[in-house]
Amino acid sequence: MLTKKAKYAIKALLALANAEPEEPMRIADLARAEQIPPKFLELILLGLRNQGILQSRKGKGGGYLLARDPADIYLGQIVRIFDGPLAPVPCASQTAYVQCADCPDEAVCGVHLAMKEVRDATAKVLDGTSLAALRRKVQRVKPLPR
Amino acid sequence: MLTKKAKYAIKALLALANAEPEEPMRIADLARAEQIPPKFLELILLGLRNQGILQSRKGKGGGYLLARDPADIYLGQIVRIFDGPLAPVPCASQTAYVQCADCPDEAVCGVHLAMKEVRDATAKVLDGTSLAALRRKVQRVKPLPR
DNA sequence: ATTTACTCTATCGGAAAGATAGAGTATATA
DNA sequence: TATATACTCTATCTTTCCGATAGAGTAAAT
Repeated sequence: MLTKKAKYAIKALLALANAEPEEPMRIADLARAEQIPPKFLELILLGLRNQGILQSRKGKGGGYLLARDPADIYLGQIVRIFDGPLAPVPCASQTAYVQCADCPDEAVCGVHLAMKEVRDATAKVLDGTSLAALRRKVQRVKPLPR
Repeated sequence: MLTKKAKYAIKALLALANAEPEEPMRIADLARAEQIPPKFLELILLGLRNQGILQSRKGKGGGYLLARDPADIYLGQIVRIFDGPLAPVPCASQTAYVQCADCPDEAVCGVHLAMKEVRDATAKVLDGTSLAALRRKVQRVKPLPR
């Protein structure tokens, strides 16, 4: 299950990717636009900032903005920040591998074999989808009104 | 994350698929063989029985055995029994779809679009892998000693 | 009758999720 | 420089779920 944190993070980032670059958005505005509890969003944006995905400006005219190009921000990174590794079991994780305490040989473990495939399939999607790519997909369905 | 229940279930079913068909295995033996807390395994096997995946026999000589051919038992079904839908978000689930309260139009929701891809990729693996197929994969790595 | 082994419900501790509160700090600008 | 603005950070709270255990009950074999 994707946590609300990760879900909200993606929605917020997508909104920022759609907004004017260089124009900071305030937490309150973003929260209203995306239907996210403001204080909760605050926490999420802070996390993204501390991971170098967002920049922030304090004081009047301040707010949050993307720290880099939307084409260089991948969903895999976002999800990992809030929900941890993509793999269903630690022994199948590429980025946070942990051996199973009980497993004598994972080459022969059915769970390991199957879950490695799941993690690879998931990673292929999430590490292959940038914010820019996702935005394009949305816009393909709903062209901007004019 | 795969819960321990689902993980233990897969391990237990794999053990049963490797055992003599028609020969029931006792909870205690299965628990010892697969390193699973016996009372916890009891709960899991009961669940599998109530879902029609296992058969049970009471009394002396009793135990659990597969209710159908390992080629007709898919990992997707097992995981869903214990962990619920495969989709990371309810609105992306095929088997347990629930609309998001806040989402006015999921065709235009980036989270929905991306997570549908994840769910499809996951389902392709898990609903495409039977117990029999998984057993073959394991045996391909570790041929039976003789 | 007795042993064996599954059946079922209740319960418990701990961890994590989702969310809120409030004091603190930096910045712009009047 | 005073003040309003808006992010920063830590603490806390409630609820839910996970992992596990306990124990009384039931069915089958011998």
